Amino acid sequence: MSEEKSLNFIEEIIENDLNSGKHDFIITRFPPEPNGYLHMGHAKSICLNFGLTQKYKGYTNLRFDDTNPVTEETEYVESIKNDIRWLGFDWKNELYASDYFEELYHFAIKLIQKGLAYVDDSTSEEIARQKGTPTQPGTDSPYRNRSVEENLALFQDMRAGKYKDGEKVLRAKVDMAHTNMHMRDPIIYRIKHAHHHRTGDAWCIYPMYDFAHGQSDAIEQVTHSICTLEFVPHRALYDWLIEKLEIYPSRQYEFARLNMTYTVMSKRKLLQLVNEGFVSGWDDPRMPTLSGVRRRGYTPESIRDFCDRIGVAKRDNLIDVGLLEFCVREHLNKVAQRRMVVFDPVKVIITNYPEGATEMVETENNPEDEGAGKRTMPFSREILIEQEDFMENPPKKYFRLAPGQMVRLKSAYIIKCDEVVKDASGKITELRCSYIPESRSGSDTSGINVKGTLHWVSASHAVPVEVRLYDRLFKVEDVSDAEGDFKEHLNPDSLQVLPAVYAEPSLAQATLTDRFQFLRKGYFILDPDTTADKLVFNRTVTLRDTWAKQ
RNA sequence: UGUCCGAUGGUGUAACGGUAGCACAGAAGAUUUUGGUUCUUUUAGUCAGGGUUCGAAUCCUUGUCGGACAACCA
Repeated sequence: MSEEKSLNFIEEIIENDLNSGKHDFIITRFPPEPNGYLHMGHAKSICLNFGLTQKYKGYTNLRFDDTNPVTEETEYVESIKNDIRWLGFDWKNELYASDYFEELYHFAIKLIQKGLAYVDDSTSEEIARQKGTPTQPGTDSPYRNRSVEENLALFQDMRAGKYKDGEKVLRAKVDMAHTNMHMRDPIIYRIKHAHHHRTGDAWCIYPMYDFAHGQSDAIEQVTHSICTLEFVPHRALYDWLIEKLEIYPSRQYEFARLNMTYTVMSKRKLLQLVNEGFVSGWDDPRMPTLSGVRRRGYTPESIRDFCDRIGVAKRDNLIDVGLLEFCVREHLNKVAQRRMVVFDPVKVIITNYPEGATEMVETENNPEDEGAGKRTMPFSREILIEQEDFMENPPKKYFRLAPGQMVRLKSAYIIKCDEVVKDASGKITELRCSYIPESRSGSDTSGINVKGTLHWVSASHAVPVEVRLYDRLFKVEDVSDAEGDFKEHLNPDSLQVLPAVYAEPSLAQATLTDRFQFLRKGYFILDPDTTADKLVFNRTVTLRDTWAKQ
């Protein structure tokens, strides 16, 4: 069955290029700067770039845009590679803009020789002033008309380390009156006496983004250089440099970056959350970083599905985080092992069940997956159920436990509530119930039908575990649109820790890679904070709940 | 005030001059030993005006609204 999916605008461009014979195959690249951790926005770009070359003949390079030595570190390189692999993609070549420093230097020489670049002694303030404003043309630098020979000598001296940081820059000679600010003689090289994470102290001049990115694309013969919308104004310069340098004509295409409700997606803001202690780190499960969502329990499959569903276009968007959660649930529903865990217990005494007896009841690990098999769990006279599963004065459509009302304990027996025991303050201390012996799950001859089925654990067999429940990081849907500092909109209740809840015994064997659904509670994954004597579970996402809404 | 990009249900995204479709969210119902899953059904949309055309979401034009652009960041 070929259910043809419509193409996004980039796929259309590629199909046209392939059909017209412009290209026989395509090359894309994912170009992170190694100065931070990857987030969901990067996931969109990764899925796009790698997805394209899986769909069409070609390959994708991983290229680190490491042209600014003061912000970049090897630590980030490793985490970025790890995140991409985790997402399920593999690159053809691992490349670095810094590999091209020598070649880039010669591109600059060529530009100088063509009279299209000059060394400028102006200060950064002077250069900013020369740029003019979007509505007013700029003015020429007094150094704009230096001779080719002088520029060549000066630029060589820059490389040789004869000048201090900021003393001189190399500028492309384009047009100081251009309506596009980026064309007003952009700086293409600056002096930075700094240690580079890969080239060490070999260089003290470093190319700017605009003189590295397109050139690296050209060197790698990238056919489709895909980036986000904020680079649209750079494209004119990208093309100008390719033309003047007479290098491989890579083409840049821009798409709208991902924004999601109730979170922020900019490296700057995420950094603030980490540095100012609003979250525990880059991998805090509330963070939209890949390390965060991984720890939260989101699966790579669900993230890829999400990226597929949100599409690729050029209009600004704000994606409902609910869509991501839908994708996560959809995948986890198929793979998560079911377990029973009681968060906020009330004791149930089954008065007609023999004291001291224990029997094992069998229950399926995953009703969605026959192959997941079954397990057993102990049933006894004293059971724990959720407090919220009992109501003394229930509303009409409440079909959990209530005085005189019957429910099934999942995979065990039907019980009936006979008596509510309270302490002096009126707090319910236990529920005295009777069970129907013929209603045993799997061999029920009672003929009784109940509406409600509850999860439960045997009080004496339950193991204590910690669960961490997460809610949206921010209180407002559109954080970037909200008044004031974005941190004022942080949700104070985004993390709720329950230090000791009651888990069925089999959960003691949980490992970091297991995915669980705690019945009626949501999907959970073990957190790395787990120790030998304390299991810690993160709630990945709740189950859909059509009852709670009423 | 300039240049550029954009505008389709609540949110995303299709329709490439010829029936405005899909997903999420919402609503109703069926099934269910998870108020989960699954399955039905359903609500809701072309920014505004003018023009071209037999026919416009699509082309032209004017306007409105949103976004980007003045780092020795990427």
